[in-house]
Amino acid sequence: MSNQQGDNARASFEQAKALVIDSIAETMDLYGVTRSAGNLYGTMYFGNDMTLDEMREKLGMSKPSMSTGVKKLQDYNIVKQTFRKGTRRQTFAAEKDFFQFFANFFAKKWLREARINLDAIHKAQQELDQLLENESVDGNLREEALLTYRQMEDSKPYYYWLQKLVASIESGELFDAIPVDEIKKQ
Amino acid sequence: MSNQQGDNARASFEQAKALVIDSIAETMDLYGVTRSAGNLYGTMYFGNDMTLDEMREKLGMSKPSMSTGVKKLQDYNIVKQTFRKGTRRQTFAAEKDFFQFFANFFAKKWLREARINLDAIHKAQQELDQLLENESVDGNLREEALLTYRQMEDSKPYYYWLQKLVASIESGELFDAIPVDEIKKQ
DNA sequence: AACTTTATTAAATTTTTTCTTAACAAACTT
DNA sequence: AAGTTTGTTAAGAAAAAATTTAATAAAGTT
Repeated sequence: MSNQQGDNARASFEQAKALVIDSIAETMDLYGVTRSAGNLYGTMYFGNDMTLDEMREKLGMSKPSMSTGVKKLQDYNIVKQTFRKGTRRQTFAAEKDFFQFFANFFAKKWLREARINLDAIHKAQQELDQLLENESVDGNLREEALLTYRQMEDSKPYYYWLQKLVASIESGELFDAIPVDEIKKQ
Repeated sequence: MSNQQGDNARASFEQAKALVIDSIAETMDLYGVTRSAGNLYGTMYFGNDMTLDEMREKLGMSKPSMSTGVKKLQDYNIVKQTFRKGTRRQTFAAEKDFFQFFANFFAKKWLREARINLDAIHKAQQELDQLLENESVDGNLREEALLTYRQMEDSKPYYYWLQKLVASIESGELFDAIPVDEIKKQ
């Protein structure tokens, strides 16, 4: 095989991967992951564990960018540091099982959502409580405050449900209820 | 009740709501919704249907901002246009049922994720097919291409599962499997 | 202990995004 | 039909975020 042909074949291979890497980055963008972090994840998805310099090389970006990018991905729980013996460079590997990706990524976000909002509701309801206990508060405002208090109260089950959902992901229960299958539904 | 006291009470009420509006905006931010769109949603969540001018007034922002903001929220399927008779102004209302919010918001994203990535995989696999059919391609590259082809193939079940998950949300099956309850688990 | 290698932090720059004002278009009123 | 009201698009300004280069720190090697 001539070099020319070999280069074409290699380029074609890289292009095929690039298509999917792009689409991964595009869809991660839907969930608030920046394009460049998504791109990094996609690149790591199709590779083995990588050092920061290998990432820099692949993506043509600076090393600090790779450092912060990989940190973000670690923060999403979808990249882990690995240990490659014989080098003192840090190496990192992407979570390649998308089900695990889903579990790690959304579990973290949903738990955070639940915690933050339940906290805020707790504080807001304390404030509203004070208001409602105060006899001299105008009847109209009382009524509004009561309705708002109830609206907050009624939203709590949603956050508890998010917590249950996360638990069911972690226990595997969700995957029993909605089993993975290979039958194309598209 | 004196005006001073009344004003304090009103301010306290508004502050209680603001706490929760902020936390809603903060958590929507986790999923790639900008703070200002999240803030708008939160504001609408605690109000009735609103016109663009009412939003502008509440948030202290320009009308074009409200127009684009509300459009984004409509795009996420979490705000709908409503009809208030007696005015020719458009009115909009937020989805107040967070379970419906969850269903609308994530279903749309997950379906989009599945479609985009399955499309890209389809195209990439065609490219890899050509490469693998070409007898003159170097053995090493063939091997790599084959592994990558399989990696893509193996990721498909995940996207089909996302589609199933969406279907189970829409059918209510998910909520049978992971029932809503009021027991605090935090 | 001085020198290398590697990763992170800081500062500055560039790019992207958001927001506002101004212009426009469309629909309704008189 | 002219004038209003309302919503959207366009252009410019402001703000925010991402990226790079340079500096620093930390760890390992000779």
